[in-house]
Amino acid sequence: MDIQLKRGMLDVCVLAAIRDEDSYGYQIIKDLKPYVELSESTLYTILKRLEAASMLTTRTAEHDGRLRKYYHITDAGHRRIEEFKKEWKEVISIYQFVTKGEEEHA
Amino acid sequence: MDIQLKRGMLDVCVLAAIRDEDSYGYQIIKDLKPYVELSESTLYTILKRLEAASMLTTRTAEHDGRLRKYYHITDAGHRRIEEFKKEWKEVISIYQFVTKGEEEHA
DNA sequence: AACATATACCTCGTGATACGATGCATTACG
DNA sequence: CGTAATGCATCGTATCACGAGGTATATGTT
Repeated sequence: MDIQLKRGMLDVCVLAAIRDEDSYGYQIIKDLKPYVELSESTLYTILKRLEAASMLTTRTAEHDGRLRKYYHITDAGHRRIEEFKKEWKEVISIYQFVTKGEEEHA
Repeated sequence: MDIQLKRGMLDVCVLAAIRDEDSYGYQIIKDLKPYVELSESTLYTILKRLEAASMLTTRTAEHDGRLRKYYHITDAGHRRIEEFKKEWKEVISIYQFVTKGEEEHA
């Protein structure tokens, strides 16, 4: 998938991945894989960005001797998802503009 | 609208704007305004990029004493639009992942 | 015991790119 | 005669996805 097209959706995808229950880096990547593939470097960049924006909080816990950093969505994070849904209407209108009348060339 | 969300759609929007008939910078901005607002600097960057990618060709013509640079879509440009439509299915699947089950928090 | 693979975290540098700021020239309007 | 609208273009900046690289532990596998 085109990198550019993913932009603007990735942040929200990560928030959606921790929406129902707290999760950690490795798990988030696995959960998102069926929808979007993203590398670890990309994910950790996004997580840090979202934390700086107060859309999630972090907590470190031990699991099988290894440390895991769990991410928890905040109210602001939920609001971000809602905002995304509102903006989606504009996205759809753009999509319709692009696709209308293109059948003749297909 | 979120800048990031526009990315990946802008190129295709510009191609769609010249799909039915050749157009020029100023006109393209006006035609796209109802769907996406983009500045002149952004548009000319995109047009140059699309020309470099052979998705459009240019032609300069005089109109009322002023020079206009007309842009004409190529076959590769049409194919780009078709590609975009295919990728859209993935976008929809991402959208559904993000929105499913969010009702409880709305 | 030695080695690979999976789990789990993180940083740095690079390239792509949207956009504001800025500049230039002509026409139209008040 | 000034101001907006038309029409083109460049440069610098900030944002951001990602590959490359680094660290460490647990679990197979030979």
